[in-house]
Amino acid sequence: MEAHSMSGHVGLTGEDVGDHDGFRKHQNHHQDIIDVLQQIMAITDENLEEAQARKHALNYHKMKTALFDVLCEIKEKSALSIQGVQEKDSPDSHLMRLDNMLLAEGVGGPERGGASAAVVAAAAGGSPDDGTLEHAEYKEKLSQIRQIYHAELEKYEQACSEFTSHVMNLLREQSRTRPISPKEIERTVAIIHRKFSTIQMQLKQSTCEAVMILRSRFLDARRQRRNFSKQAVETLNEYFYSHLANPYPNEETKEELAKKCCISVAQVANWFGNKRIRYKKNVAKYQEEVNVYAMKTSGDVASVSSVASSANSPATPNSAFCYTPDGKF
DNA sequence: GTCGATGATTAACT
DNA sequence: AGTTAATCATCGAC
Repeated sequence: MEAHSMSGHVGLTGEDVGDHDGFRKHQNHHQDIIDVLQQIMAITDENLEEAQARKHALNYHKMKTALFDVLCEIKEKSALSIQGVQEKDSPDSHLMRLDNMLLAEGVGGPERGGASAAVVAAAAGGSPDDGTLEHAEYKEKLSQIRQIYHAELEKYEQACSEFTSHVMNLLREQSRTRPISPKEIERTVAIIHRKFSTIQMQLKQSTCEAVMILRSRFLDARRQRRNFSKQAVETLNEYFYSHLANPYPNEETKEELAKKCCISVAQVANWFGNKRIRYKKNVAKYQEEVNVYAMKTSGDVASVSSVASSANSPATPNSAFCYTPDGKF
């Protein structure tokens, strides 16, 4: 602050470089330099009060406001129009994508991540209650990431606002002695915010990556794979082998089987897809299964009554046990 | 640690 | 849209 008032003082006096002829010019320059040097030396002799007083006097000089306005106007007109520096669109949209993702993962928002994590888990797999152990671990790790993220974000925001207000105060202070329009302050603030937002973006990016890694480790459907319960497999196999001639359950049947097996319709479709192809690939290997389920559905009704009765519900008409182990679909 | 079984994913096809 | 076929990744028994 003091340094600035000093330079201002020197600049004012050093400005009266008249346009004389060439011979005198050299001498004048020389004289100027000596003057400036003397003034600089004089400054060290000045005490702070004197300097402040002079600054005060300058600030409240009756011509000051008028001159200042003119200076501002000149600057506004001559300044290289910085407003052409429109920030690029891509980082903004990129930031928005990251924000959306963090929000979706339950990291970005103010709420706890539990609910959305459950949604993610349900969408990925469908196994409703198993894997709670890993799920808990996942949630814990996610909340860890969340904590770190929010702590960092807060730190950045605080640093940003601190720095911004500092710069603004500085500029406001300086605007009393040099022409700085509020617009310029605004622009500077915008620049600061942009700089900080790139840091923020890096934070968000790395958080996203961490979440992705975590997700792939805990919630990826393939990793989370659990074998269906014995009963579920029984039900599915029963339908399959009792409809071996055409093992293609329609949507309704799939829904029913899904409900019975406590799995999703998609999982039923997966199961039938896998079963069909694997059966077809090696009929001999499944011959035993064919026999077992043929026995079950035709003979031993009592032992599998609950399963069989549900499999033979009205929506799945299996009046004919037309299993034809010829491998043709 | 290996290996077959198994559920999920994917591209290509109809 | 729904399937097939190949493939991936994990499970579970040994």
